[in-house]
Amino acid sequence: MNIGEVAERTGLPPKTIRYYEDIGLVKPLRDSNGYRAFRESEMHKLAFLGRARTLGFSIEDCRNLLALWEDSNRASADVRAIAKDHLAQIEAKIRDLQEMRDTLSTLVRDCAGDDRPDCPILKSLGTEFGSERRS
Amino acid sequence: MNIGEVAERTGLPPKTIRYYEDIGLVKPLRDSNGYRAFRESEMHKLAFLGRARTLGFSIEDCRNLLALWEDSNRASADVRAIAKDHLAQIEAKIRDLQEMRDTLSTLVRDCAGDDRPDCPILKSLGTEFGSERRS
DNA sequence: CCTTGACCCTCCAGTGACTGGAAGCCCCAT
DNA sequence: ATGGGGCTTCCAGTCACTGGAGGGTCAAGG
Repeated sequence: MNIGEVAERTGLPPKTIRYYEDIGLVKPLRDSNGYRAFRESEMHKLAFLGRARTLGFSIEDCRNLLALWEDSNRASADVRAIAKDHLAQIEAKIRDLQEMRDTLSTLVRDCAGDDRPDCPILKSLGTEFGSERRS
Repeated sequence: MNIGEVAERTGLPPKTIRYYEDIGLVKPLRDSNGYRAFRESEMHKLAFLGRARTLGFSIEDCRNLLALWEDSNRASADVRAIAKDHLAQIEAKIRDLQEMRDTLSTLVRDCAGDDRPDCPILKSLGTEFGSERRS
């Protein structure tokens, strides 16, 4: 299977697949003409990686998850630990963004948005934020 | 004012302040010894930038907001447009993360997390996701 | 006067995960 | 043989810093 077909079947761009080879996530064989020759198993690995990435796992997490996936003697606790950790990070990020959203949406709501210069958004950015700052 | 004091008063690391000078966001004077000499106004600009960044505005957004802040003839509509745009991006990001969180938390909930290899998380990553995929 | 330590300077490289582009083979159909 | 698409490698750029090397400057204490 050439890279183009793998790209189509996994939904990953060829560039990304080459990059994943560069960093050692997959090791496709080569045809005599130098083209990468992917086996089915490699295709499945790449699809696995694509799905793990859409769940926001880092490449290093993906590497570890892939190793566990391939290890029939794994303990599900190891997988779960990675996922739980990542989940906590996602939740933290969501909270951060929600804070930004709340502040911003208030400011946007209060801004007239006309041709006058008076603007609560700039006013707020130009002075201390009203409440406490997180350390 | 030396960079250290500015750093302390704005909460921005010295490295970041130097970087902001590099990319032309501030233009401090120099003492005869080569040290940056910040005026109050520069300090305020940097504080403004720090606050805009904590709201997640990109550097380019910050550059534009700063220009509007300095322009007493601005139209608040211009500020509002930038903020609204950014708000929409934040909201999109939140939705993405919430989707990840929902999928992940289900998987984590369903995974025993013991020493056996059976694991719904890996099972899910190894096969198509259950429902539709967004284009 | 000398040393010590805290500051400050510049420049270079690395982060994460790609992405774009140039320059150049390879293969197949016309 | 020519044209177009697919494949290859390598280099550079993205974003917003951050770390570190290697060195100058300043104020205080001995």
